[in-house]
Amino acid sequence: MKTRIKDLRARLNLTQADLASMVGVRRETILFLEKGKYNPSLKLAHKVAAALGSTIEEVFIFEEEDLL
Amino acid sequence: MKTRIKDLRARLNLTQADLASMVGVRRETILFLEKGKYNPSLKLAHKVAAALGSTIEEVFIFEEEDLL
DNA sequence: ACATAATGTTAGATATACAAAACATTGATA
DNA sequence: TATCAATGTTTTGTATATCTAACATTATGT
Repeated sequence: MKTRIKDLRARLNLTQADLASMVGVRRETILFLEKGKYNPSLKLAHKVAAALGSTIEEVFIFEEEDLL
Repeated sequence: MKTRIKDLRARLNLTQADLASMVGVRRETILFLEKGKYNPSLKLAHKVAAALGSTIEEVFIFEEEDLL
């Protein structure tokens, strides 16, 4: 699962820690999401997208394998 | 978290078991999702939406509290 | 009314998202 | 180059999504 979190975050001049506190998670959680290291819960995905002024479908990039 | 799974599923004449096998989860998982009993992973949400010919934002209904 | 399909419920096991904390590395800036 | 902010890594612990399986209830059709 790839994401556009890093790009969108940079565009808004937010650090990982900034975004983490906006969303109510630890900084490492944002880091792991950015690196595609795990598959977030739907609510967390929604909160991240909202904090970035965007939608889930815009922030998270689904690949073919995500359907298997 | 509310969803439109039940409606969309009925519109496509799919049983819970049908949808579950399309998505690769147990029937109970679909049941619990329909009833809002848990917060799915993003990939599962995506698979369910795709199986229903829809998008995550159309299938899952986010409420204010989902941002807290 | 009976059979069967569909839906709903419950309980225990497993995998993993996420927390927490500590430390390492990179990058910017004075 | 020394300092500090930002990012990255690792480990351990906890909460919960999901699985498995068995059974209960509610439709639906004959």
